[in-house]
Amino acid sequence: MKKISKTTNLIEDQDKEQKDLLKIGDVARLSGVGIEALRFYEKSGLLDKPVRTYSGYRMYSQNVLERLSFIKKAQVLGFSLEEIKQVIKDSRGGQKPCDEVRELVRQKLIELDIKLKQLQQYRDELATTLQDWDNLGQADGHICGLIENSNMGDSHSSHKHSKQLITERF
Amino acid sequence: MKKISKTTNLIEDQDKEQKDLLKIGDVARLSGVGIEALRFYEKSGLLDKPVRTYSGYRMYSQNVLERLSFIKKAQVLGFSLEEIKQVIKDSRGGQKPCDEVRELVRQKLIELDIKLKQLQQYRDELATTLQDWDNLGQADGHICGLIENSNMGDSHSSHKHSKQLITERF
DNA sequence: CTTGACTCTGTAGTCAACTATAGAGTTTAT
DNA sequence: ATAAACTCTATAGTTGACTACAGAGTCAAG
Repeated sequence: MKKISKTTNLIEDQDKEQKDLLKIGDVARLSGVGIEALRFYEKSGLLDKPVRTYSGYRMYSQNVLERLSFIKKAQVLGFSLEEIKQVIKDSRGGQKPCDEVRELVRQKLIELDIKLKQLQQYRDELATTLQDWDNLGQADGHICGLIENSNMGDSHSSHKHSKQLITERF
Repeated sequence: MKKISKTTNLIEDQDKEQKDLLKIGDVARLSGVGIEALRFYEKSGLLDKPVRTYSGYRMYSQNVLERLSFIKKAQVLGFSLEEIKQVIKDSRGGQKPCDEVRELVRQKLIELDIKLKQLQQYRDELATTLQDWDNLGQADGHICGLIENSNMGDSHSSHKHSKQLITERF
């Protein structure tokens, strides 16, 4: 049983080494998240305040690594830190907030699908253009072209249905 | 034939209306890009300096809309404004810079593919979790769970191959 | 001919998500 | 025992991509 002072969450100095607690630098190394970012996350409420040694050093338990991994993934998925905080906070509460969180995630999923589709489409166009460039070679003095395909989310487009690959001149 | 003053690129006031030139507000409306953003793009070198009336109003030709559409698409694809500027600048040159541009685009394509794959994977995990939440319902007082799947790019992961869906408690 | 909408320049502010620095105390390795 | 490495707080700076004034001139409608 760890000795924790009643009034604070300081732990005794002699416990510092034995438990599987991590200093901030260890967490940084293990998680790939910088030290400053870790303190920033704590300040922002994404990480719980860790236990401190008498001298004030933060001592993290292993599960901070899972939390960080979760944060990183959520970020890749397009969640902002604020949203991630929300999800974490609400998830802690119990039943009721779950609905909100689920709604948030559901919404996020829809956004993600749209984004993915668009990204995929643009990716293909980009690949095609690159292919075209490579095929044409650089022998004749033609001008470098860029994708200028004007469908999909382009309200002002004058050419609506023909996927066109204009070699735009700048 | 437009009358352009020899020393500047001002056009005569009486030409202001007739040509298909657009005032900055029109461009904003037509392109969906804000006025301030347009001036910002100009300052940043993404848009050519447009012709000016004697009174100093910017008068844009229609093709600025294509340029803006290109910029927007490139942004969705993950190009930064700086990169877009590069592409535009290099494309204007002719033959030689094309290699660099092509390399840039090729690189971007690779990045895109990686990002797409990861996004797709996380998306699926998210969808699964959401599904699980919905299936479990809110009847029993269980705690809200979150994806905590720890493969893919997680250097510290202790469970390497089993896709796991931990209901993490916060 | 005046009112209201539009535009100009220039500077400053915002926002997210960090990153860096200063100055001081702490821990660890030799 | 001393130097190197680590950590602390607090504050300020960075980057990217804008957005928001302030103060002044310009244009179009009634």
